[in-house]
Amino acid sequence: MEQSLQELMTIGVLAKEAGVGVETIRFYQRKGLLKTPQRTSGFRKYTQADLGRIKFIKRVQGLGFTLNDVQSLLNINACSPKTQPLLEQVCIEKIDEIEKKIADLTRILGELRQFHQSCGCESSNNTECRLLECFENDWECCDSFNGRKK
Amino acid sequence: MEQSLQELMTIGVLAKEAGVGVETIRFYQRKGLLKTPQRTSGFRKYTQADLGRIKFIKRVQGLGFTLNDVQSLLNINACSPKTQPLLEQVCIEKIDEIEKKIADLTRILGELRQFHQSCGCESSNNTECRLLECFENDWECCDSFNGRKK
DNA sequence: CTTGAGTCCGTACCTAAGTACGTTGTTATA
DNA sequence: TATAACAACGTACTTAGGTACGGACTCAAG
Repeated sequence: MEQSLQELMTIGVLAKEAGVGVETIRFYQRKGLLKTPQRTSGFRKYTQADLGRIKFIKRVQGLGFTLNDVQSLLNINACSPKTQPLLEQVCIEKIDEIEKKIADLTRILGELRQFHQSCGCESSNNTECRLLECFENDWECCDSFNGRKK
Repeated sequence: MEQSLQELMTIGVLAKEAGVGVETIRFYQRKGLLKTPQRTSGFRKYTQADLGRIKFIKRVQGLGFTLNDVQSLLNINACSPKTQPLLEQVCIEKIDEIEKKIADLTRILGELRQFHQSCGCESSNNTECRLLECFENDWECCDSFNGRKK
């Protein structure tokens, strides 16, 4: 509550401290992620708490949450027996989501490697074949390589 | 070259066959992914080849390529000894990209699970603590659970 | 007192991959 | 022939997370 006046930062200083752009801070304010700061002669003035909030946002964002998710977490605000079920739900949903993404990418990676082996790599030693046909036939058009190996 | 006229489709039929929207086809045309089709009295008319092309686009897109990537692949057009190095490069870059994404998500997932264990799950049995502080201190604020397990 | 750096605001722009809209023109069916 | 369904066109809108611009203020240093 007692905020010594020396600690107040302009938006530029806050941005530098937080490692984000000035425009980003204005954007977060518009989004409601930062509460409207106090002002002196029109200029926004920020406290250490605001800095912490931005770092929190960035950290949470780094865990794969969107800014809307961040908003929810800011609403939850604290972990306590009362908020725990809500918090748990948010966690589990995001964990699921990321697991699904990983599974998806892993599948894609497999297919891509198969295509690379069959069509795109040197050892495929292919003769003319149309890419469109390759994909249509699950790249069996270029299976000289696959055919050769046993 | 001999295109029997029965096979020509309107954009709506093509869209249905390809499982995309009419607007998507117009969009692909604007993007140069589909060549400008022949017309009868103003209406676009498409062939089976166009259908194959859209299926190709969708398939390649499903492998994690962007439409710009698809454009490149369409330019490469065929796999042959001549185009192979280019094709290989495209493959390897995309494989790298996807591997990086998976690695990233895996790291995030680990951190997220840690947060879930410490703060967000029932067994964390936490008492009041601010989420901002949790994140600031690598959620050691809620380590009653971690503390208890030896 | 002037100059330059910082800040204010609203608005437009960016990427990616489409989706939607409103008006006008064409075609197929009853 | 009338009417519904479909097509064409240009433009605007969507999501997410910002970034950039331009004109007007304000502040600190010289």
